Amino acid sequence: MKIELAVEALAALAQESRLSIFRLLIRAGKEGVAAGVLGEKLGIPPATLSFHLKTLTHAGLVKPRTEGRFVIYSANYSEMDKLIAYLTEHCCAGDAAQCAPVKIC
Amino acid sequence: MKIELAVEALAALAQESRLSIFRLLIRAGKEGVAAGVLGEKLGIPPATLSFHLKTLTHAGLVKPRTEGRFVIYSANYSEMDKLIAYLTEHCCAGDAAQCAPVKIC
DNA sequence: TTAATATTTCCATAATATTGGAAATATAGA
DNA sequence: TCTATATTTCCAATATTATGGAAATATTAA
Repeated sequence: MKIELAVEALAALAQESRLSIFRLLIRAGKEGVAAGVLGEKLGIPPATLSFHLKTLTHAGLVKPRTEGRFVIYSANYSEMDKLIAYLTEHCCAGDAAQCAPVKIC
Repeated sequence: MKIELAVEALAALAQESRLSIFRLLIRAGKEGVAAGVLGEKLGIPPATLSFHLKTLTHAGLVKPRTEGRFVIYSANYSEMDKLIAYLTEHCCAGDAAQCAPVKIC
């Protein structure tokens, strides 16, 4: 992963509405949630929601798919795994005694 | 972890210089690296470096300790583990088949 | 005490991000 | 086709963040 991509993903998550959206989608699983449902659950007006969803999508953290009038968003789990791996790369210079593995889910 | 703290940590990491500093400290291990060495290795001027280190410290991602004239910074591994746990909390609504654990280091 | 080194604070400039109303676009169903 | 519903784009106001030179602070060593 290139640093520019990591910074973009972290910036996408570094905002309360977007972090809430992302965590909701992480919980929701691969079936995803429609944009309107996200807006209603989180109390975000349409224009603002659309802006935030575009930011998350561009960063590769969520993926939209169209179903009729609805746009359904789901979390991109593999992209998040890559981001976490990037953050912890070469952790403790390979001294395993210093750092224990973390179970993701 | 409260969402405000997670947003602060993510915002601290969402900047190229700060992400480079953090990853360098993650690699360096618990002994840490002096501020000046960080600035020299990454080509960041003193005032800018100090600003970024303050941001990372306030977010709880790094910890400074003073040794004579030097201020030595080290990564706060446990805070990063908490952040990762927060991001992936209740991942896939508990359906373990959907998401595999990731080894951190 | 004086000089050298390490880091931080101050400050102004410049760049970037957030917000949401209103209008535009797109699909579904009557 | 006409109407209702879902989402996005446009836009301008507002807020936040990044940058680094110069000065201030702090410690060490001579």
